Amino acid sequence: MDMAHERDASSEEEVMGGDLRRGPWTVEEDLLLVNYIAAHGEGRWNSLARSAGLKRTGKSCRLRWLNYLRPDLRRGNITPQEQLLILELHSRWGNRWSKIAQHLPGRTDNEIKNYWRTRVQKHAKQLKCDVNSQQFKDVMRYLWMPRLVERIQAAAAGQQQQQEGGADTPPLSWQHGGSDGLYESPELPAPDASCWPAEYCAAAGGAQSGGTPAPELSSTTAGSSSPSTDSGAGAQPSWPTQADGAEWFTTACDASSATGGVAMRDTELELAQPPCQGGQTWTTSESSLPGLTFPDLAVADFEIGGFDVDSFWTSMEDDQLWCPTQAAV
DNA sequence: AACCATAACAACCGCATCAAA
DNA sequence: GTTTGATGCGGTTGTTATGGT
Repeated sequence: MDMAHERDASSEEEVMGGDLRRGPWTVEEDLLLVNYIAAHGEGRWNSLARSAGLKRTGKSCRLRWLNYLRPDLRRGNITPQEQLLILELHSRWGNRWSKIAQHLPGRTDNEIKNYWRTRVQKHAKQLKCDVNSQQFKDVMRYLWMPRLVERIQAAAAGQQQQQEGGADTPPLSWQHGGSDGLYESPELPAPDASCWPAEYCAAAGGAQSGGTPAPELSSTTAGSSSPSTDSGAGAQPSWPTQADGAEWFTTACDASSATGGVAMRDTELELAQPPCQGGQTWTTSESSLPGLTFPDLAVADFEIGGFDVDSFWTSMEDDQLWCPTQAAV
C-alpha cells in the first residue's frame, strides 16, 4: 500500500469512525442511501455517509448512487444506436468514459467502460490486434459502424412496417432486456422513449416526431444530477423519425480529429467538435452516400491488414453484438 | 450433477484536480 | 503560497450468472 492510499484509508476510517464495510451493497444500505439523498440531496459524500448511518466511505456511496441507484439510469442492453455512438465518441475522445457518458443519457461511464472492455476489446482480441491500433480503428470505422447503421435502418424499416400494420411495439432490436433496477422510478420514460443527445435530435430536424427537446446535458458525468431536478423525468423526447432510417444520425466523423485513444485534457476536449457539428450525414446506402465519411466500398471487397472479414462478421453475429435482444428471441 | 470457462456487472483503488482553510 | 479534504475519473479487480462439456 502506498503512502497516498494509507492517507486516504486512514482519513476515511477516521471520518467513518472505524469499521468500514466493503463489498456488495445490501438492500438495507441501498434504502438508507436512497432515502437520505431523497431527503437531503447529493454532495458532501463523506458526511452524507456518516449522517445516513452508512458504514461506507463517501467514495463508495457516491459510486453506488451514480452507477446503480440513480433514478434516471437507463438499464438494459446497449442498443445499436448507443453502440454506434460509443464507437464514434471513443474514436474521437479515447477512453474518456465520463465524457462519452455525457452523450448517452442514463448510461454511466462505468457501464460504457464495461461494454468497451467486454465487447469491443473482445473483438479486437479475436482479430489479433490492439484495440487502439489503426487497424482496429479502421475495422470499426469502415466495417462495424456502417453495418450498425444498416442494422438501425433495417430495424427502423421493420418498425415502420409494423406501425403501418397497426402494431405499436418497437422493433425487437430497440427493445431492452427489461429493468432490473431496484428502485426504478415509474414516472421515468420507458427505455425506448429515452432521450437522445440534443444535438442529434436537432440535427435530425429538431421538432420531428413531436418530441419534446432533449434535456440539457449535465456538465459532469452525473454528479450534477439530483433527484429533484432530474431532467429525464417528464421530458420524453422520442427517437428521431424512424422512417428516415439512420439519416438523423449525424456525425462529423472526421478521422483527423480522432485522438486515437490518447487522453485529452478538458480544454482540448472543449475544442474538439461535438459529433454533429460537421453537419454531415450518415447514410449507408451503397448507391447514395452524400457527404459520406465512410468510403464508398463494398464490405466484401474491403481488406484491412489482411483480416479475415468473414470471420469478423461471424464473430459479431455469434456475439449477438448488433441486436442482443433480437438475437436472444 | 459437477466442473470449468467466459461474460457481465459491481465495486474498489490510485491519482489528479479543485476549492477552501 | 501551502495544506488538506472532497470529488471526479480511469484503470483494475472481484463477484455472480450463464452456458458448455
